[in-house]
Amino acid sequence: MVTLESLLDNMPKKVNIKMIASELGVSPSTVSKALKDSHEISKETRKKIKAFAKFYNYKPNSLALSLRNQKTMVIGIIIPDIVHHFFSRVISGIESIANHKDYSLMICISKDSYEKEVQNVEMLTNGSVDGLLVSVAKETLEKENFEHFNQLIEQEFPLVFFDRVPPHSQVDKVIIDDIAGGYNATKHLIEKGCKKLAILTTPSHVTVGVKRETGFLKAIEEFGLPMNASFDIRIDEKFDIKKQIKELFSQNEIPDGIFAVNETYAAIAMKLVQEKGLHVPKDIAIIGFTDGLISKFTSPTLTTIAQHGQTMGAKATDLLLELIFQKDKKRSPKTTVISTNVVEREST
Amino acid sequence: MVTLESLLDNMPKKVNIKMIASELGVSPSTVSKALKDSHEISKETRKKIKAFAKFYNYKPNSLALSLRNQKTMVIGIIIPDIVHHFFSRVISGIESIANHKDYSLMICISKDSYEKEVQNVEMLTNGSVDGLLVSVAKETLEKENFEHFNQLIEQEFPLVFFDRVPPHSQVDKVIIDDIAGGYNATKHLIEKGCKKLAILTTPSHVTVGVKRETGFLKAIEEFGLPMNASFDIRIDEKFDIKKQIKELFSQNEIPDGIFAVNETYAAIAMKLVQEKGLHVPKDIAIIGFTDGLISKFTSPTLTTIAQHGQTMGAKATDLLLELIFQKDKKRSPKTTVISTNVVEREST
DNA sequence: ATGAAAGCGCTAACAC
DNA sequence: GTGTTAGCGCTTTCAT
Repeated sequence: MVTLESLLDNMPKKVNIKMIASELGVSPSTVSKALKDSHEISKETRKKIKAFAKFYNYKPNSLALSLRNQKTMVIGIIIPDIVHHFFSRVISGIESIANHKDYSLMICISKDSYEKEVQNVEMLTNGSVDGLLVSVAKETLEKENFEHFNQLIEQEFPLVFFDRVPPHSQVDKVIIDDIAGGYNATKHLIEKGCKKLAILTTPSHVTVGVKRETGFLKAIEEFGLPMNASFDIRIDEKFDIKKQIKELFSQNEIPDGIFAVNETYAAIAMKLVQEKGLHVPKDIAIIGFTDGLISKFTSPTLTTIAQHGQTMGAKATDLLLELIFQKDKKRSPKTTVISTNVVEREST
Repeated sequence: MVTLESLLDNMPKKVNIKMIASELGVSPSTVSKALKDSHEISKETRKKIKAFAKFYNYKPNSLALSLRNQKTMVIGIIIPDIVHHFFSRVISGIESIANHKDYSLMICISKDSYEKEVQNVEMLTNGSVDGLLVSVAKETLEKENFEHFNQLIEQEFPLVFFDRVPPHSQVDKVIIDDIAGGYNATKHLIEKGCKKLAILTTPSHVTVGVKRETGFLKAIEEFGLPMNASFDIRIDEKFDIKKQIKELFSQNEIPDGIFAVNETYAAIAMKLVQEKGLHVPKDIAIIGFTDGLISKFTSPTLTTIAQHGQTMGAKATDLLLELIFQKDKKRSPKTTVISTNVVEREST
């Protein structure tokens, strides 16, 4: 009689159902059924097969399963960048939900390049994933070319955008309430007594920057404050950020409150204010938009608008799984809005 | 005659070779060959098939390809955490190399849990990836149970560890020269005139903490400085970090130089020193071990040991691809060491 | 120049 | 209770 141990040497690195079957003198289907505890198979055979499988550390090949079931249990993610606290929080949120539902993550990085994004989309939608979560590349937003996504939507491929989304509404997406965030940030500064407000924002093709500015302007107007055009700095990250922010302080009049649409701009502005010998928040108050780490460690610590990246990732995944689950059912695109809140620290 | 356009409506969402074949009245193998420009197929047929495929946006199913070729072109990654600047830099390094060689990334997060890590390993090695990059979970390091990895190594599954690696040497790995880093950090403090050095480190099961401390002690000894046992703080992140660091200043004698084995500890220590009314670096100099963002934005900015996470990711991937490429060849485990360097800022 | 058949690993409907 | 067969989408050897 052949003992399990005596076989060890003959077995190759990775066993599959066929090998188990031939080794045990049964058919592959018997093995397959036995391994899923099918009552079609006798208790004895089941026991024997399972023991054997366990001993040889059999694990079903997921590729074969995916192909057969037309389901990969993988979610694809395309993000502009991963070395970015906000995005890593989003991924963490995605992972927590996905993992809970036995989904794995396939992550691609577009580096904000249109071409890479197109490649990523093609790669991921060739059968490797069941659905796609995307934060659109800056270059794509600039070009306004969303053809690669439209194709997916036509094919009814499960697709959810988050944070940086295409401007048209007919897609599923999860966004931050950037307008309200900008508004609240500005209101906070005004309530702290600021009268001459400046904004550090992004070029106009970056949707989130524009929206935050919209909220900013809304608050300015509502509270009847003047808007100084030279206090509106649009930073182009292709050039030196510090230099661009510096222009704010090279004028006759300087602001007494600064709203930065992200954490980095806020932190740099703070350094510059201090270098000028001015005090934060006494001379100039600063508030940033962020989900980062820096804010807690600047001196003074930075008041910010919390973005809740983790929540965004979780909600986007919930939505995507819904799409995957009811793939055939007709439904209309859904937008989930994540609200923000002011986290008051020392800079205001 | 059937025009391409007239077919559009009848074609389902996603076309495959079989559909193209039947639609064009040829065999699947002809289509397959034509699409790869095989000279076996006549120029005309090739042209026709390619045009058709392009029109219907045919893309080969990667699952089927992987199954057939026994090659997924995917690299699996298991990391303890993603919301961590160092790890996201490592991933970025991995991605840059992987992408260049047409590999995709499947990322799992162990959350420093042994059980999750085991699950991740099982999931990823069931055929979904060609190789694995792993930074080991804290809990696994504590338990010292590496059975799940040993199995892979026995099966000669391509596997490379990075940063947090198993203590035994018989594995491929990429590590930071933590001892030298700790030594250089300490030497830097000493050169700046510090005489009473303290260290903020991790519990003893975290390898990197231990190694950095080894370097620290080596420098202390070499320069003939005294080591005060109460200046050796081992922080357990299960409890309040701030409180633990505070103990350093609640004694009769306080240090004049602090070496923190990571950025967060350094930044918190700096805040505490300042809260005590002391000056950094005049009263107490501080140096941190890191690859983070915080250092640039503290006041004063923080002198650190740069870890080069990106480089680590890139080197690990190079090594892994080597393993994948020469899978059968016998070779002995290789260790790559990434050197660090002091980035001097204002805190020392 | 084209097609049939087998097989990558697995499962499920359908024999027996 | 067990086995045969077909098929998920693709490629490749071997006919024709």
